[in-house]
Amino acid sequence: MAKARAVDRRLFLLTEIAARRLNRAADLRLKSEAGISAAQAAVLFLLLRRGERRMGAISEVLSLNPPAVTGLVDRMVKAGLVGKKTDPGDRRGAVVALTAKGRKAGLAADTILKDMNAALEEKLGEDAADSLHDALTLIATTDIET
Amino acid sequence: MAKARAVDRRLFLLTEIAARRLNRAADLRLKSEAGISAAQAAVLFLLLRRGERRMGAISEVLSLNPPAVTGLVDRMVKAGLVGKKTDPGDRRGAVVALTAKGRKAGLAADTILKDMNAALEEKLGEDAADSLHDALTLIATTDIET
DNA sequence: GCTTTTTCTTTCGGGCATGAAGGAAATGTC
DNA sequence: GACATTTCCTTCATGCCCGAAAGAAAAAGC
Repeated sequence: MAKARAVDRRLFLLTEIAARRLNRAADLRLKSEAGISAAQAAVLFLLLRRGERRMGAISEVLSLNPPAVTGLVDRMVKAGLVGKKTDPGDRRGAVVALTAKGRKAGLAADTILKDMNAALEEKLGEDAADSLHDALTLIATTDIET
Repeated sequence: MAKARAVDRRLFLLTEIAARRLNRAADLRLKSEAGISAAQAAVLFLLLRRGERRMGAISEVLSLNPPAVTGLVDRMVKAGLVGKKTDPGDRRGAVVALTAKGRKAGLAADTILKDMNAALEEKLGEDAADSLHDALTLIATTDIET
């Protein structure tokens, strides 16, 4: 049975705070051990898993607005993690692809985050981690409010 | 029984994406209907619930670094939502208190977020919302990693 | 062919957050 | 009382994200 609890607005605030803490911890380790930020790691994972992608695709998967992707990718290009070229098939589009350095950093980041994720899941417990995953997936993939 | 699932690092990324979407939706409604941002609403709620507070206390409760609180509160002072004065008992400290305008905006924001929270909980289901709340609370109140 | 509309990305201005470092007031120690 | 330490906040430089609007190329309509 569900636990008794007043209806309040804590879920919005709590998610914010939890994400901030998780991001801070991940960012710190990723920066010192892989030389990249957490935001950059997310892009690298996407490219590692699915190959080169257009700006719009990155925007959609990571739920980032287009200007955020422009800035993020620009910094990554400057850092030598990815390359960016106009799509020859549709010259409006820009295609982002991993460099050798980006691939290496992405793989290192993957190991780090797997480690942190395992620690987090252990702290939460398997059932709680699963339902957390499900709830967040739902929030991340459906419209919040009309 | 827990669902079969490979160990991956999705929890960190997912929390980030979900928080971004929630914050974006909340921010949009709060700005148009209450004239404040989501970050400002969090400060107002804290002050509404517990009365005037020092910068450090805001930093701790919201899991924000001190410089973030300085900037956030400064913008709120400029917007007339809060007042800031040095603590007479300890002149190192600065005490933040609601103005009439801040109280009004905070109450309006409370209604809005309660509404959005109810919609979110309905979408998740009561049990999932409860366990989400518990998991996030754990993350928000304990150390992530050594 | 030429104009209008749509699609994709960038520019712009600003809010929000971080780590590192600095300054002012309280406290501890002698 | 004087000095070192600690506590609390701010300043600085940077990164990340947002909404609004502009720019460029493709697609659609005529």
